[in-house]
Order: sequence, then structure tokens, then C-alpha cells
Amino acid sequence: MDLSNNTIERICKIFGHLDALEKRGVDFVSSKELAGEIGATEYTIRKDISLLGGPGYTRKGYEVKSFKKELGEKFLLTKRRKACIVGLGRLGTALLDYENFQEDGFEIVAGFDCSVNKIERIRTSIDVFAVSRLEEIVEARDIELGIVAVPAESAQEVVDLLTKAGVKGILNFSPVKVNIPTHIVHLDMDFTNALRFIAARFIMKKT
Amino acid sequence: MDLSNNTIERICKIFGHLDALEKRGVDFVSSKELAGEIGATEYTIRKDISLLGGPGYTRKGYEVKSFKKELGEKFLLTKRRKACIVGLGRLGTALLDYENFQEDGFEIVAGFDCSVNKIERIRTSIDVFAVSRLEEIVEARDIELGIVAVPAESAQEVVDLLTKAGVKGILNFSPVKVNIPTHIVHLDMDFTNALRFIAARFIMKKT
DNA sequence: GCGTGTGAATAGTTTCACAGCC
DNA sequence: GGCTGTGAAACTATTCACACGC
Repeated sequence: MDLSNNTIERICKIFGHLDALEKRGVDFVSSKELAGEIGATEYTIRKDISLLGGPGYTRKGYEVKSFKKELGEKFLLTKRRKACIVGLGRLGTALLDYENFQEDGFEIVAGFDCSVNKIERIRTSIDVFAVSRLEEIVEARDIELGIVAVPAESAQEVVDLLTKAGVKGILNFSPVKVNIPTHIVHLDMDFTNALRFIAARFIMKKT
Repeated sequence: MDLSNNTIERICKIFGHLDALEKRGVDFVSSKELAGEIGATEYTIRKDISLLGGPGYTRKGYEVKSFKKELGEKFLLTKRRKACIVGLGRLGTALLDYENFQEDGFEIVAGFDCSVNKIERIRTSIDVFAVSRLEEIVEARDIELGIVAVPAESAQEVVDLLTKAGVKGILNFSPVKVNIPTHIVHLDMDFTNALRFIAARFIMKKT
């Protein structure tokens, strides 16, 4: 299958929203409702779904439970995925305890920091280690995702370590562009750029 | 002017990179180099720049200093913009101290939380207040940006407060879709969705 | 020669329109 | 009647090709 990033992003949002609907006990949802909820049009939603080979007809919309299950299976979103966090500064420790990860199928199974002092001070239920043990632990615990929360100057180094250790995906919170081999899926979350983007749109408004 | 979001996003990244180059004392940069650095093609970069009314000819690329200045002025990225953070849990306090904001032209001038206990405990150089004073402080301090770092269940409420207080942009870290009036520029940073996106691309790989 | 600026061509995405099913 | 699934149309974005300035 070969879906565009936009489509994948929308599918992820749909999945999250189906999850919420399921918890609220809703049985059916229409493309229109989904569209409103995730900020897209009903056409786009239906097209996205049709690319996956849409479920089946009903006159009430999609059946929440089975649709969610289908998406989960197709994208393996149901599989619990193990992740680690590198860099246990304020942001890193905040992420360590971010409950939503655990709820939504991701499991933070290790934290790393280069400061041994910090490692000893941290109080959390998640195991923390020195960065020097990263490769060993990632392999031993089958970690697929690396979350990078170190300062700009060590970001590249950490990414290289994670790459060497064999993670499949990297979520980068450091505010620099790092070189990541193309076989590793990655996404940058740069807060400053996010604010800049908002500020720039103050001026260049386009819907 | 009427630029697409993609273009604006790239311009923001270019701006950030020019800033880094300037600090490193680099004088010129070509579209090709910029492209590599922000993950785009040289064509796209040149097209983006031409939409702004490109600078001038040289055989060495763009002149870092003047180009950065030009972008800053056109997008008002140079103006220091005031922001506040609502929700002083782990993420919120991490953001309070996120040094990069201060460096890059954004100034966090207030923090808000509904727990008075928490407000008293927090040790930071930034003023913190009860959420009940949000409207008053936002107006008094001319705050343009609201950063939402509260749990899902209070996100909508906080967004409504910020809207009423008159902020122009919202950066939403809560993991739910909130309704935000269209005249307010906003951006969602949903960590779980980010991880899902990465996980989904493990399967649906499309460059 | 090197690297930009930009119209034209290509590729990709979204919207529409409508047939089909419950 | 209501809502989906999907080919075709409209739109948007990216890439290319090449003229131009230094």
C-alpha cells in the first residue's frame, strides 16, 4: 500500500477519535462527523477510507468498533510498541510520565541520560540508564521507537546511537535538523518552529 | 500575500536555519544547501523564496544576514511575541523553562494553573497565576499566544478562556481536538498521534 | 561557470457528482 | 432518505528547464 503522509496523518487522527467514541459508547459515526472532528472534509475522509478498501455499507455511517479494529490491524496500531526516551531534562521526564502514551498503545520501557547524577535522582517507575548502555538495553528490550529530548548539541550523537542500536522510528524533540538514515521513520517536533508557524500565519493568512 | 501552509512551514525552518548559520558566521548559503538542511528540494526552496519576491542575484547563493532580516521583517518573526502557558503539570513547567523560546523571539510572560497549591510550589522566574486571572493578565500583558498544556478534559474550557481573553494564536499540546474559532491561528501537537504516525509509516512506507 | 528566478510541465491531493446499497 | 464508494474534474504543489545576472 502506498498512502500519502496526509492520508496517514488523518487515519491516525481518525483512529484516535474512534477510540474516544468507543469509550463513550457510540456505535456509528458518519464521514461527516469524523470530518468535523479531525478538521477535514467528508470527501477527503471517504476517499482516505476507500484507499484502504472501505468497510461495508450502512445507512448510519461506519460501525465504530469494527472500523477501529480494522484500522488497528491494517496499521498495526493495536500492537503495543516499545519506546525509550533519551534525555531526561524537564521535557524528557515530563514525557516519561505522559500517561497518554501508555493508554494509547505505546510503552515507555526505558529512559536514558548522560548525567549519572540525574539518573540517581529521578523518581519514576520507569527504568533509567546511562546513555552508554543505550545499545545494549534497546536490543535487550526490543525497543522500536526512540524519543529524543536532549539539547541541540547532542541530538545528532543520540540519533546516531539510536540508529546503531536498531530502532525503527525516531521522534525528535530537539530543535535542530538531524541526519537520520532514510530507512528509519522519523518526525520532528520543534516547538519554536511551531510558534513561528503560528506567528507567521498571523500575517500570511490563508484560511 | 497568500502562501500555502507548506510554504510557510518551510520558510519558518529556513528562518531558523539562517539564524544558526548566522551564529556560525556563515555569509552565504545556496538553495541546495538550505534544501538539504530542511528536507526539501532546491526547486521548492527557490519557488518559495520567489513567491516572497526573491532577494537579488549573486553567484554564491543567498546572503545569510540580509535574507534572514528580510524574512524576519516580512513575517514579523523578529518582533518579540508574548506567550503564556496554561497548565503547569510536568509538560507545562518543562515548557516554562524551555530556553529556546526565549532565544528565538518568544517570551513566556505568564503561567496559569487551576491548582493554587501548585502555583505556590512552583519555582521559576516566570510569574504564575490562577486560571481565574487569565483574562485579566492576558490583557494587561498584551499576550498574543496561548500554549495549552492541560489534560484533555479541561482543554476546551481553557481554549474558550484564551479566546475570550483575545489571544491571536494557540498551540495546543492536549491530546484532543478542540474547537477554536477560525480567526485564531492554531496548531495541535499531539504526541500520541506523532508516535502513531511513525508507527503507521512502518507499514505504509511511502518515502 | 555557478546559482538564482520563474513560466511551463508534471505530479499529487482534494472536491465533486453521482451511482449503489441499506 | 441517508450515507457510502469511487471515477472524473478541479485545484494545488512540486519539479523541471532554461534564461539571466554575477
